[in-house]
Amino acid sequence: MLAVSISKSGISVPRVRTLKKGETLFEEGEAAAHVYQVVSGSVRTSKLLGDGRRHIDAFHLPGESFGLEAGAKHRWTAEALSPTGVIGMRRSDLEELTAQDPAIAAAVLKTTMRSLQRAQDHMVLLGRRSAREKMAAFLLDMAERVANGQRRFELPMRRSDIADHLGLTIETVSRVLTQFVRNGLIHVAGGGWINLRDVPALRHVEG
Amino acid sequence: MLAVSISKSGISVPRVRTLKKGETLFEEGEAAAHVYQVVSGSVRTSKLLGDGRRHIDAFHLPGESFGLEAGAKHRWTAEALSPTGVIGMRRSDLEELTAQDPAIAAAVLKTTMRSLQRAQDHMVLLGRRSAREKMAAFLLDMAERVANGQRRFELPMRRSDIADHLGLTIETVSRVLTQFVRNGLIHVAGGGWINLRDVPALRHVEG
DNA sequence: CGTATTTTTGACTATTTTCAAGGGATGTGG
DNA sequence: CCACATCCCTTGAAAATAGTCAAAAATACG
Repeated sequence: MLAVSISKSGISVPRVRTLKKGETLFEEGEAAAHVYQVVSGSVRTSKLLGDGRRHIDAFHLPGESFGLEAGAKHRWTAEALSPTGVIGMRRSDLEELTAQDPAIAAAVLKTTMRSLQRAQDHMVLLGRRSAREKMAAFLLDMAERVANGQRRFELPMRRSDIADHLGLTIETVSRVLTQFVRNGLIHVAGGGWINLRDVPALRHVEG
Repeated sequence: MLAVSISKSGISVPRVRTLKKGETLFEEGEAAAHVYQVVSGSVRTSKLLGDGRRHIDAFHLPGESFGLEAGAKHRWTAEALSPTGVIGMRRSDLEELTAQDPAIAAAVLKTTMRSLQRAQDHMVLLGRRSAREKMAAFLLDMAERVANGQRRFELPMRRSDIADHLGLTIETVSRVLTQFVRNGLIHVAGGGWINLRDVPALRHVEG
């Protein structure tokens, strides 16, 4: 979606930026001057609450975009989970493009509606699901997104990220994973590698 | 936003529809042929989980719109909380309008981005807030939206709706309200009337 | 006015968090 | 390449928060 802009005149070419693991792309409260799309690696968008609690809005994987805001400022902090490449486009350029080309406007709207759908699904998860259900849903979703439905894949985030995304503590995340391993639903190896051994059972747990 | 369409030719005039309390406007899974805006009253959009648990995505108050979907089907059931008037516009008409007029496209995008913002805020609430914090945030938000920040207002929904929106049980909702009353933060009268007696304290509870 | 529905309250239970400690992995400098 | 330090993950026990079940009280409705 962002890549279209290259062909347009008078609009700067989107810049590629590489980020090291843990590097911050932008912070909550900063002027939201750019919109980004992940090329490789992964990004988390998060928010720190007053008392130190953290919430992770979403993990962004290759092909997914983030950073588009209704207001002037970023409402989230964006950090790379692993070595990551993103392309950034000036927000003003995007606005110009959407004003000129209805097809681009439609594409931006569709992307935003998909984010909304994702957020809505996640609300159901956070509001009405148990720890086991949350973890099963998370693992299945990740398999889909990081590995195109392959059962073996590498999680780019650590336990604390998963916890802050699912509204749990790292201890609960760890305990549920251990339980899944014991029940033969998954296999956990070093380096964040996960193997979903029993997808139907995970789907059943997911509810 | 929807009202703009009346001036356009070849596009049907949006229809007004009145709903009785409890009446269903559309159900999850139905073809999403129309988009709606609340004129008066209030609407809830909800989803029933397999095992009977319910999640309420949002409450829609006058001026707010709902029912716009990325896919072909409604992902939520929409029901009137009170006697309600909505205007409905054919989705195909809206799509035609946005294709023709970049200003309308921008308005639709902005509305969708606001919904996304709302959903994101609600995710933080569901994921990282205690029952007391959830209730305080809910009451303050409602005061803002149903009564423009007035401290005395009528809640159009019942306890079970609040519970299913905040990821709590009706008993917990009731208990927290009772506690707020006892601590002098609010006053509860019949007919869903609420009086926020100590807004700063509620803000403090909200966190 | 009587009935049905909704809300409140109480006692008990379950799930998840908190606090605490130990074990593993990862990375860096010598 | 090893030793050390750091960070991360796991596990256990105790505590807290919210949920469940049950019944009474209040409210709404015909």
